[in-house]
Amino acid sequence: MSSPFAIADCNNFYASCERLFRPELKNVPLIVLSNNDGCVVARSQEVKDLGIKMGVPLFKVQDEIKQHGIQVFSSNYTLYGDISARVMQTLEQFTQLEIYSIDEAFLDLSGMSALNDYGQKIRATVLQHVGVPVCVGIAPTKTLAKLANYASKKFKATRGVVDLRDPERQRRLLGITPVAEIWGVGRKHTQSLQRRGINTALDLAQMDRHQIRRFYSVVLERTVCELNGESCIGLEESPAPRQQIVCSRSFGEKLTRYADLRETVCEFAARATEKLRTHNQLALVAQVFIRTSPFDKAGPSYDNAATGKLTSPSSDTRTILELVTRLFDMIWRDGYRYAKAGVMLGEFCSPQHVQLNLFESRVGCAQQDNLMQAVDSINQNGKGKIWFGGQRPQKDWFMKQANLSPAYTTRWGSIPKVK
DNA sequence: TCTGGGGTCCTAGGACCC
DNA sequence: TCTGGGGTCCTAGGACCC
Repeated sequence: MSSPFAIADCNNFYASCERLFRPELKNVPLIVLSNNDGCVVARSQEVKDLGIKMGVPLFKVQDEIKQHGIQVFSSNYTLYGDISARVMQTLEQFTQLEIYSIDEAFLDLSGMSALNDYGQKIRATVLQHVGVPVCVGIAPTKTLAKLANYASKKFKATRGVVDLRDPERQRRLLGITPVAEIWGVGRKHTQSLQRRGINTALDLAQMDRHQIRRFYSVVLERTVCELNGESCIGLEESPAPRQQIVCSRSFGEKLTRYADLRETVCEFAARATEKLRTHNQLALVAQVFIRTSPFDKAGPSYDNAATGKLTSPSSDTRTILELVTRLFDMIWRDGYRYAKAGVMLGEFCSPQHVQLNLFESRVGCAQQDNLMQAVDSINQNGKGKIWFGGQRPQKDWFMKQANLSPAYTTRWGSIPKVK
């Protein structure tokens, strides 16, 4: 059996952070808002129990807020980042860690025993050192670990830890879990799966993987494998370098004047460039976008973006600002009420995107592991095509890695679209 | 009146070359 | 002028995550 993973996930993270310094708010319903206080991005358990959904605009829940005395906070990302670092430092003392998001981390539990007790120990330690409650899910794959974590939060009797290594237990839990709860199954896939009569996670796990590949993608296929206990997504101990840095905002008040919007875009560019330097990276391309609100039915709508390349990779504010303002001027149109704008910097290093097409099947590959699988498929079929988005050096690198001769890049027919 | 921000990966298909 | 295979490069956009 493959070595088990755990995922430790903080409960209602932003809400728990706010409570750390306001202990009197324990058991008081509490929400945290996005920038500009536009919508709800975090909810305490009491608020979740009231049925208030993640991401709803504030104005839609004003009545509930009054009625139930919900405490409302603007978000404080500096604080959350700080608390997150402390949680991660505490988890690091246990075992190899992959920090997955601000409030969750995967842990490598290979060689450990008494995993339920171990999970309880993780919980108790984080609570004691940082004061934030976490729940722990344990399973042979990351996707099942996420499912175990879901169960540990949903069912109080688990006391915040679920060990899902037993296949029979996996089956039972899969059978009572809606397919939408599975990591990697979003809104669109849920709708589509339900139309096929796939309602529970178990239904999905029992689907034929080739069908999944045909109707959906390699990504969902991987999810199905993981639900069946076959580990496809490994622990990534060192974080991969960023591929893009984005700075964007919706405006509380709409902008209509050239000078105002231009200044805002320049601020974004400067901030993005700062981030670039913090990460020790150089950007080669920049993109600027501006748009009116899709909810604003009154005025005319406008949505445009422009992308441009620097002559050489750079993290110099003036150089990037010069490009960004030029791009902005290309897309600026007078007469609209702009609601959002942003700047994206990218292509820091050789692009990692590689796509492989095979006769009668397609495999999209972004990771080296899958690439090797793809190479095997090519070798078996004796034909295929590897398509490289991005630049030359990436291709040369891969050909060398995979020990492939250039002959393998011969294209084989076109691939019919499967409906 | 008021609708987040920051990411990743995969796929289709157009433009262009011979 | 049209059709067609074979190939490269790039971009838009859709799906997902927190």
